[in-house]
Amino acid sequence: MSALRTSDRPLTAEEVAKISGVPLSTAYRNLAELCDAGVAVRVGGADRTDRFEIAESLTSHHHHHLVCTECGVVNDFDPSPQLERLITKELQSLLASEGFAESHHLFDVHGVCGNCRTE
Amino acid sequence: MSALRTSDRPLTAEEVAKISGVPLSTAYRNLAELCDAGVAVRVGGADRTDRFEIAESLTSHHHHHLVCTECGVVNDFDPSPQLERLITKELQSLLASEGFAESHHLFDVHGVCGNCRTE
DNA sequence: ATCAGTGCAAACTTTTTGCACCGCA
DNA sequence: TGCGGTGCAAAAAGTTTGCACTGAT
Repeated sequence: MSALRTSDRPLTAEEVAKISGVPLSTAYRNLAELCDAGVAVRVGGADRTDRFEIAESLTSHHHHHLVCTECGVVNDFDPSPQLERLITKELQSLLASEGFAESHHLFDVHGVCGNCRTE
Repeated sequence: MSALRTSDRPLTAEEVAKISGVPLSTAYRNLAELCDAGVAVRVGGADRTDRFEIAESLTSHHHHHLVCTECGVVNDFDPSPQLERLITKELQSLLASEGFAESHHLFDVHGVCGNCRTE
């Protein structure tokens, strides 16, 4: 948890392992438990690597993701309240028409981050 | 491509292989080339399994995804024009403030599909 | 005869698991 | 002494790649 708290973006298990100084397996094991407990969430990115961050319910900070398709890094960004309201409204009609029970939504913007663009 | 066309949702490489009657490796190889060529896209889901669908530029049908966290199936849904307009607007300010070059956005709703709920 | 594309099997990457071990109540 | 949590190494799962082969030009 302290590793996740050091970052303002989702971290890979490898990053967490390195920061915490534990082997990868322990990092995965603990992250899996944190996810089960609902205090962390697994976020998918552009590559095949899972990333983890502290659950929004703990940070009380709803946000979405900027996913770089070059380097795979995932950054957070804040949606406007207006957008969020509309999304919520839209989802309600979806639930009704599709019989789908939403647990959460991910609004991920894929593209190339400033870093990779200048390289 | 014909396999992808038979479906109204993204398919796994395994599904494509089965439908096309080719081995998995050939399916992956051809899907990778289709993605490179920009006629198909790889969409990530809840599990660690890649799914593929025909690119929106070919279907001229912009849509988003309902991802079932139980069975992993990804279904398509259409956003309202109003939501899409607001998203577009929101992204413009993002590009400016973050130096991020958007290639596309994914609005994925995670939850449990009607099928899994009734099981 | 050449060459693109195929099938098979092996390699690779990411994530998970089995098992022995260590420290602490 | 019993137990949770750790580290290591091996197993799974998904994806990619090397290589020999086939079929069409």
